[in-house]
Parts: sequence; structure tokens; C-alpha cells
Amino acid sequence: MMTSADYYDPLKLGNQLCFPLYACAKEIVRRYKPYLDELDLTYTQYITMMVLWEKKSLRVKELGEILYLDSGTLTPVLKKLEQKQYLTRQRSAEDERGLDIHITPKGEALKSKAINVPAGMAKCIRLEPEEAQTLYRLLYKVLDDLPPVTG
Amino acid sequence: MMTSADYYDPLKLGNQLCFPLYACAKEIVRRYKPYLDELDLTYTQYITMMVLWEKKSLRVKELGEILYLDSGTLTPVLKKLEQKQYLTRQRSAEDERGLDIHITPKGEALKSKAINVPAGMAKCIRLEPEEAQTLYRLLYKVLDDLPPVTG
DNA sequence: TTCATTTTAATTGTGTACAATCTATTTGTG
DNA sequence: CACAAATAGATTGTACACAATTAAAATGAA
Repeated sequence: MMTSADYYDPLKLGNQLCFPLYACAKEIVRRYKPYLDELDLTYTQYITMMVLWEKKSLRVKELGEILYLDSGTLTPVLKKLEQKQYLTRQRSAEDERGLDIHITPKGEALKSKAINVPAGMAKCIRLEPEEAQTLYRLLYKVLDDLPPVTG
Repeated sequence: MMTSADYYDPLKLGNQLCFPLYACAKEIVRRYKPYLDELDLTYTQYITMMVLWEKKSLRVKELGEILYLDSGTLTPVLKKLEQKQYLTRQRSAEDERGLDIHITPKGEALKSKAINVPAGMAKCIRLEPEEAQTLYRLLYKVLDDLPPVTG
């Protein structure tokens, strides 16, 4: 028997866009683990280091805007990376509210060990180059057009 | 100055496919919160209920395969939903290892309250219908072709 | 200048998410 | 049958992720 609700039910997992997004992100991040284990980094620590490899130095606030993370998440991650001596944390001189994150030489050196991670991971996403390109473009379109959190 | 590393650096956040996937999933789920707060459900509880609205009854193992979650995550979620009386948990009669999850009438009734969630959320993903269609297809392609976790 | 407002991180509490381990049960092989 | 191997959930420990709150510092309007 088929009721009208079965015909097109928006509350079916298979009819949602959010679920494959959620599952896909989670499963891809999970497949990073063996590569990141070699560097003794978690995924969150890894993307933090990627920003630092590029920027060398920035405030927690700016890092949070780039990674879509708040201080509640970043503070412990940054303390961990400070312990590993990949970065330094110090209050900004011109604005004592801000905290300056600075990459260290040891943090810079880590990049050469991470150089093979992206290629290893790329094999997990089995798409044609133009499909990957399209996926990339659509994800950034969604991300860039996101409405504010409440309202 | 532009060094060869800047030309195409795979270790730049902007050159990775995983990061927008991760950020996008996270931000979309975050925007579910106001809608799910009205139902007093978390996102994980919500997708669990979606499976139950469709299947009525299944084992924890099968639920985990559908949601890409293991018992470490599901056990506390299912206990919470049991507390709320949306489902029952009982050992399978024919195989005492298995745990049968069953939706309750109260769980069924919740569906009518959730009916407006997907439409509210759809407004968060600002894509043309055919773009959303493409994104959906590509995400499932990645998900279906995922290599095993180790190896 | 003064004091309310805003901004920036840190802290607290809840809820995933997952690897590793443990326990009970079932299955498969001799 | 007997026992090793496999299976299903639960438990443990670590690490996010985020809302809400707190505390310190900077800003701005009267």
C-alpha cells in the first residue's frame, strides 16, 4: 500500500540534502585519521595548521571566521598545538582583548611532513575532476550564501 | 613575491574539497537548531527519528549502517529517545545480541510536529533546484564510492 | 571624563563522534 | 558436542562543537 505521504515525504532521510552532506563530511574526515595519525594531529588541529602555514600569524577571532569555529572550540585546540610547540599564543600588544597566534619554526617544519596528506585523501573522493570542481563550487556557493544563524 | 609553493599549494584550505564539505555540513546542522529546539530534539536525535518514521522498527546495527554511526554514538542517543518515550529498546527474541528499536505512538505523533522543519531548512540552502539536484547526486556518489576506512 | 555598550577570549555544561575494549551470544569447524 | 572465531551492543576515554555565561578590555555617547 502506498499512502500520499510516501509519494514525496520531505521527512524521509533520502529526500534531504543535509543528511548526505553531514554523512559525507563525517566519513571523509574519518578517512583522514590514518594520514593524520602519522603527524599526531587531529583534523581540527590539521586545518588550524593549514591556516597558519598560509598566514603565519593571526588573531583567534580571524582564525574562527576562517574555520567557522568559535573560541569555545579553538581555545583547547590552540592550547594543544602550543603544547606541541607548533605555535605561540600571546595577548595582542595594541588590544589586550585579542590573542595573537604565531606559527613557530617547528610548526613550519611540520608542513613538509604533511605534504602527502592531500594526495592520499584525494583518493577517497572518487569523482571525475570536473565533478569535483562542480562539488567544490556548489559547496562554496552554499557556504557563501548562508543566512545568519537566527532569523 | 610569489614562490612556487603559492602557485598551487595542496595544503591551502582553499584548495581542499574536504574543508568546505566539513564547514558546510556543520553550518547547515547549526541552522537546524532553532527548528529542532521547538521539538526538543538534537540533529542526531532528529535523523534517528526520521529513520524510525520510515521503518517503524529495526536493529541498532541496521540503524548504524543507515546513519553511518556506531553503537558508541547511538547507544546514548537511543537511551535519550527512550526516556522521551519516542521509542522502545529490547533485546531481540531470536538473537539475544541484537537490540530491537521500535517507534511508539508518541514517536509517531512527533512526525506531525516536525513536518515544517525541512521547508524551513531548505531556505538555508540557497541553490537553484537543478544545482541542489547536482549537489545531492555528487554527495551520494562520493558516499557510495567511499573506500573502506583502513587500506 | 564617565559609564553603559560592545568586543574578545576563556569557561562551563551538554551532546555527539569514534577508536579501543569488554561482555554476552551465536556461528562455524572438527 | 566442544571450542575458537565472529558478531552485536555497551562502555571507556579523548576530542571536538556549540550555546550560554563570565571576565577583561576597548569604545562611544552624553
